[in-house]
Amino acid sequence: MNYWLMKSEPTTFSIEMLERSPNQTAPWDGVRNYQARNFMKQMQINDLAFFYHSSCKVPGIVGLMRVSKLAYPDFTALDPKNCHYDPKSTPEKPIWEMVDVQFVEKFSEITPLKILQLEIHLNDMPLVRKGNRLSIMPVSPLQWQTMMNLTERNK
DNA sequence: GCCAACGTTGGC
DNA sequence: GCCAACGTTGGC
Repeated sequence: MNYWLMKSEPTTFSIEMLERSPNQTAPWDGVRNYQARNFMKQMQINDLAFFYHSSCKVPGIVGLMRVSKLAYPDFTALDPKNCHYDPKSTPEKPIWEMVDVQFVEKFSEITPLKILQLEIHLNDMPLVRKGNRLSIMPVSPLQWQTMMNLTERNK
């Protein structure tokens, strides 16, 4: 099993919205970055991922989700009316993919980026590097445990 | 709202 | 294939 971290702007899609979704499951659509897409293609069913809120007052980790469907074409890229529409992507040759994720847990408190930045074991994560824009990234078992310990401390 | 960082685009 | 211009991300 693999671990991941996935960013979303909470005004666009928050962990609360995921929790309220039918079957607490939703597609992770709208990714338009090749590196992030390639990570989604590597995901396996039941892989766990941190849900990260970005571009908000306190950015940080807010909960857990699991991968419930393997990568498949992102329909928002094929819909001209969608804001993520990409004319280069066609039903025959879709460029962009997404996975489905299912809500697992919302932490009692956010674990802020500021706290994550202090952890030496997380120094190598793109997440804590200045100017980082990668929205989906792998998390090593050590990094996962380090971050989980921080969320435990919040309880 | 600002701006640094970085990915993408397109002219050459 | 280079690289300048542009657009977007995302912390602050």
